[in-house]
Amino acid sequence: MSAPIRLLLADDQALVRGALAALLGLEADLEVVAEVASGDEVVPAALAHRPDVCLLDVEMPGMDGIAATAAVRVAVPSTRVLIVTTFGRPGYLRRALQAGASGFVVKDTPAARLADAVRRVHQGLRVVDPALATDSLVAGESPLTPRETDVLRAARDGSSVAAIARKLVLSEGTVRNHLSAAIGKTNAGNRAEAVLTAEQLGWL
Amino acid sequence: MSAPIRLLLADDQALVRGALAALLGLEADLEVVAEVASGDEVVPAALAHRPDVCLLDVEMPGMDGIAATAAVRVAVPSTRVLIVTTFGRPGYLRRALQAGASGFVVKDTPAARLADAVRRVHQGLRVVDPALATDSLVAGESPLTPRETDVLRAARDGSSVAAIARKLVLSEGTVRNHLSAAIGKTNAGNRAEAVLTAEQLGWL
DNA sequence: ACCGGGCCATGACATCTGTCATGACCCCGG
DNA sequence: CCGGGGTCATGACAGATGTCATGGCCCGGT
Repeated sequence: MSAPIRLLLADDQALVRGALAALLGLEADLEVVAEVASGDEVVPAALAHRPDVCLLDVEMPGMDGIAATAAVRVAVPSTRVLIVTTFGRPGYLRRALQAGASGFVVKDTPAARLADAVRRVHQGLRVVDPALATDSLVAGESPLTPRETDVLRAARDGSSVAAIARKLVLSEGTVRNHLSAAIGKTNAGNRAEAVLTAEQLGWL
Repeated sequence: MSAPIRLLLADDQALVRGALAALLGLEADLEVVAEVASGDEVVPAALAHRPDVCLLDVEMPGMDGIAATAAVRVAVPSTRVLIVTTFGRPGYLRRALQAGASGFVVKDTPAARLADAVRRVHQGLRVVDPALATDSLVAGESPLTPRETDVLRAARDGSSVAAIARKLVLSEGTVRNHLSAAIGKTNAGNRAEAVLTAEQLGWL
């Protein structure tokens, strides 16, 4: 048999990270050579250990999994990336693939299939949940302009118009306009709904 | 050596569930005898397999981990419960302990410590993250009345006052009153903030 | 029997929000 | 060079939201 596939694991939850390492470590042809807890550590670790495949979570402190994917692709082009995430947000899939990920697996897929996904990615194949792929097509790319995205993002914590205006250094009227546009584009009835659906679609 | 500690695993994410099983399966004195994906399956599985310890996630479809804890305690009193969850919401801890849980572990604790936690719980000891315990004391119990909780919960999806009133069969004025009270008790400035902080404190 | 507290409702009020029309500025592509 | 689109701003308006005072109902504790 050839040399084992070398893996890098990135997930902010230590327990999940360790558990995934245990799961993958059971496979004879897989070897976890590095574990990190944040997106910022991914590139240094990849440079140091030269893994064949990186398993990255999307939600992480610091640089998120999408950004980390792009960073790894330029720093260590030989390494392939498999996104392993909790949320099957349509936007995540598209952005992950655009960033250069080879695969996208949701955390509620059967554990037995993960090792296969890793092997396929290592062989240069794409691994994508088919149901998610269709969702992604339906949802389409984010129609929000950069500024609208900023404003909506700033509205996530329940800030008032005035607070958002201060944070982004805008007039209150402008904030209201951007919000109104975002509400329209998300088919929402108000700010809170717009935030919810935009988040669900992975537009934020 | 005595017989291994028999475990039941409940987590809605198959990958995490399988990974935890792999992690715990590495320990010679631990044995995973059942895995379920929802809170509703916990009691039947516990009755069927009579595990020594149940590891339950809080966020699950159907019955949540807290309710499942209480249900297991009455159905199979000899079984002890260890809550393993993503979110260290202060309210979760208190409610879990009140429901009869013996331990409470957050998913970003080191993987190596999980097996120890299981063993301690099995011995009848309590396992609680000390930092979380103090948070729990600081946050205190939810000051929200049952009805205020209902209304705030109904407001989570960004519903308007009118929609909430319809859903709970109340007048709009009453809904506004309850919301106003909840906003006051959470020191929030508006509905969205109130929802956020109440969620963070585990009051919903 | 009385009081307090949760619950429901009403009406009134000030404020916040969402919408729309309009106009300015900048930049890019035809 | 002109047009379109994104950005920022203003002003005005209707409707939603948050607050407050008030009153009735029911229940449990004193």
